[in-house]
Amino acid sequence: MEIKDTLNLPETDFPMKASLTKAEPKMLEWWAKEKIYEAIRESSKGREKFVFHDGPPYANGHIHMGHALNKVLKDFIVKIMGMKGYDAGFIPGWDCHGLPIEHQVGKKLKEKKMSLEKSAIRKQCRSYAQDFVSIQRDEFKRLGIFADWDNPYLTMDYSYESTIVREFGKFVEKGMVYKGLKPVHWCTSCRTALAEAEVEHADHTSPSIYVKFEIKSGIPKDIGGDLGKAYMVIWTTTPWTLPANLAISLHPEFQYVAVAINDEVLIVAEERLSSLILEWDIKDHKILGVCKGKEWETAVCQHPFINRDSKVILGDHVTLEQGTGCVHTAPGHGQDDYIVGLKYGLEPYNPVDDGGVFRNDVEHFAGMFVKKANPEIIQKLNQDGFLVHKEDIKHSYPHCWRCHQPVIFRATNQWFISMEKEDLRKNALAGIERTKWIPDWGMGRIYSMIENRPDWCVSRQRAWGVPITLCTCIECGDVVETKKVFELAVEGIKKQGAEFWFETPIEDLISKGTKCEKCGCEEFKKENDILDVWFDSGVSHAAVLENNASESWPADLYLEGSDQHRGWFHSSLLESIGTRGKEPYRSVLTHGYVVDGKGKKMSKSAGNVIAPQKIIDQYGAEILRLWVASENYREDIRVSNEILKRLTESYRKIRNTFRYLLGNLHDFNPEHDKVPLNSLPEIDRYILSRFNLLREKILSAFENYEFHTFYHSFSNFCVVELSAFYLDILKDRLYTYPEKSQERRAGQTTLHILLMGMVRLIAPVLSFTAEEIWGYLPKGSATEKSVHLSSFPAREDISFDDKLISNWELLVQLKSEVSKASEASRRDKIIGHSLDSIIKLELPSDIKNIVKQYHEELKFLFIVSKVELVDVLSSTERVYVSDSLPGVKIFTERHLGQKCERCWHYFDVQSNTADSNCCQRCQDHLQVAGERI
RNA sequence: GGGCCUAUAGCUCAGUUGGUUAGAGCGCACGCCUGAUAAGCGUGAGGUCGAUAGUUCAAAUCUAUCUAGGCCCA
Repeated sequence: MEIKDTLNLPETDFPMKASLTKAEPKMLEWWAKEKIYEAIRESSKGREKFVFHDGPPYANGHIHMGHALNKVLKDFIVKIMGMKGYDAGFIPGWDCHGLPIEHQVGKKLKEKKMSLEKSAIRKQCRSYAQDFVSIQRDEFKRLGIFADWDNPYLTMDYSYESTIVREFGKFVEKGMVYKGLKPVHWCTSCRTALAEAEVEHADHTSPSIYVKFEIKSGIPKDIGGDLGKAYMVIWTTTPWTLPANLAISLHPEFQYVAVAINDEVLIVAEERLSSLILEWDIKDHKILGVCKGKEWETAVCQHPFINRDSKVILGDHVTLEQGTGCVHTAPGHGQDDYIVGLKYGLEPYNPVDDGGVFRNDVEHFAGMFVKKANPEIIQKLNQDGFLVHKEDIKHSYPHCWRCHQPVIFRATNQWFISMEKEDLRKNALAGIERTKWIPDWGMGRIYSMIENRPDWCVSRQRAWGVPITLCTCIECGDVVETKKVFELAVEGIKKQGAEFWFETPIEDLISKGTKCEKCGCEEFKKENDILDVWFDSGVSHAAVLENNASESWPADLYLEGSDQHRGWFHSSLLESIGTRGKEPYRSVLTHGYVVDGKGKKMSKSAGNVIAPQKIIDQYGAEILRLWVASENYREDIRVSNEILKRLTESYRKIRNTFRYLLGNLHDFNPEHDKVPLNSLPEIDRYILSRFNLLREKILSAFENYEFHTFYHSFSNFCVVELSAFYLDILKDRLYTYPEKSQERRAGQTTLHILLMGMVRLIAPVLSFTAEEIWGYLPKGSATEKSVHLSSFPAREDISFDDKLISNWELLVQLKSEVSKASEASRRDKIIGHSLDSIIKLELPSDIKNIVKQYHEELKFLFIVSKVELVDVLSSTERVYVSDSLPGVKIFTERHLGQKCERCWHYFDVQSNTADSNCCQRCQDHLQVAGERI
């Protein structure tokens, strides 16, 4: 028999190597087979609810790191709340309607040179979305996220579509919906509105002209003297929009000069003057005066070829990069113009029809196609003397994705939800103030968005979506029988989906003999537009929280990326305030964006994209989860191979710590072998007091959703408190004391408490590993079959008062000083292993008074063979003088006795009575164990 | 161009109401051990706290400007 065989060394089948990429799929199968998510839901029935509401990702494409980050964070929180004792479910959702999918389907059809009826397109879109729901669901499951994957909510479910219509009906009923004009991208050859995503930018040559508008009145006094006849000069590259000019915008803070050129007085921004003079090739000019843009606010100009005023207005959209600083403003033909027009009550006047032709009432250019009108307009301006300068410029201009023709911007009829009716804006702002925003700057961000946003344009001229179920008079456009129509639509769509609306003839929707209340007309048409997809997802609180018995309204938490302040948080808030007068969430948590190792955003073109699948394949989902936990997600978070490599190393350390705990508990049965806590040695109770602190820190980090605090404190605990301190010291007791001795059982009791506590603390984050560990627990440790069915550990009630804590903090510090002192001897080859040494300590009296109580334990604490407390160290060169503990001096020398071949401590040869290579302690232990060498 | 946010060792993070020499873990270097072994232990080196200017007896911390980056708009 070897002496080694008399030791109680660790034994475990728990593998050191995780092989995550292989082990995780098996674990997923086991979770599915055992229905663990369902079991958690079942066991938490009747408890207080924590309502988390999942925001729906778009069902298009594979998941990227942003999705992974988002869903993993949600998984952490749902698991944490469950283990804290709440009834916390996770109903995942997908956003299914909308342009990107319709766009993809359109592309496919185009490749096959097919064009289909709208209903057939919708069918294809539905199947396309369904495919990606399945794909993304599998990808999310692979990350170890526990959710009701078999019963998600899809915005294209018939019942969901019906909810959308019902909710929109509430806005209509309250009179909050109106029809208005708004400029949109418009393709004159396809005769359709285009969404931003359908617009491609390409080079285009346009005329660049400067036009003067005679100032009729309102020249500010500040500009100095009587200017006489003066003109404001505008610049445009779209002369055809001049017939729709209603105003000239100036920046309130810019300086504008009145300048005399060729006997004329022109008004331009001061900062633009020098470059304009070059461009116009002006020889002489004289500045007559200068004043700020805001002085001009009441001025009025005369349109150069139409008998109409053009008001001078102020706007922040005016820039000094190009033009004159006096901006031609046609609210029917431009986004900025439209917004500034709203402020000044200008109508979005659009004199151009669907085919891009000027309507009949347009002076001089009626019936002319806009592009053809460009040279005509320029010629007229020139003739009449209003053209200051003209040249051609090449610039990037929007083109139609389908026919590649240049598009125009044109005001068309759209449906809006008013921000002022029923005080929607005011109430939404109040709702924002009632909500807890994490981080708190989120409140300011969404507040200013709601405060400044225009009315909500909810209509889209597309196929794949939920119809605006209104019928309107063909004469005056007024809506008819809205209540009845909505009731029919809600019921019909619940059974047949949105297709119901498109298939049902109007006669079946409107009562016979109905007359328009406004104009008496008897002919009506069905609205063909669909709803903005933000309205779809904005009703999810109603569709999911109110329609599921397991949930309740409102949600405790929404959690999405910071872009959703404008997106889902925003639309959900307006929808809920508009229909219920109350916000749909109690708190809103946001995370940043995933960027690369240098902090740059990931993009295909930059070639810095890291896909979740790659991380899973290379490292495992567990490493991805640990990555999510390790970073402070409230800011942008970085991912790189270096970061993942570091995490893998950190994971290994955590895993090995657990492996060591398990290995030393192989012969421990908690039901029989546990030592009462108050009988544990001080060091055991000390480490448990440290664990209590860790537990509190982690639970409060979880409470505040601060997972990186969990990661750092847990990892530090494993490294510093356990591996380098407690476990290193405990080895001697675990290995060399008799198997069933009180001393060894005390150590095992401590390890068991640590194991059970630690495995449950990591379960929400390291879900795979915690479950794996759970399968290796000593018999009798737990009753739950899955760690995820257990709850967080309770605080250990150990008697360890402040005095003991400070004693042990001193001992820990002293140990660290001893290590430093030993290092010098090690470098001088006096010792190798710390057990080779004798430590002599000279201590100041206050420290000595404490330390001497522990004299017998010190050699085990320092892992040396002997510790002597001396009054004065004789002055030797190698005495170490402590910095951090003033007055402490340490001397290390080699123990010249015999090394016990069992416990490796050195002992004085004279003291060894028996004929053995073992120390007396080991001989005693062997005797107890009934073993002899 | 505007709104919001961020910047502390190679990496991930601490750093209280401004107050000693800015900390931790990992990584790295060097060494020890071979009874946690594709493990374990020890020691050490690493920072102009993004830059500049200011307030103050004192600034990583407060103010301004700038630079780099992110989100949302235009």
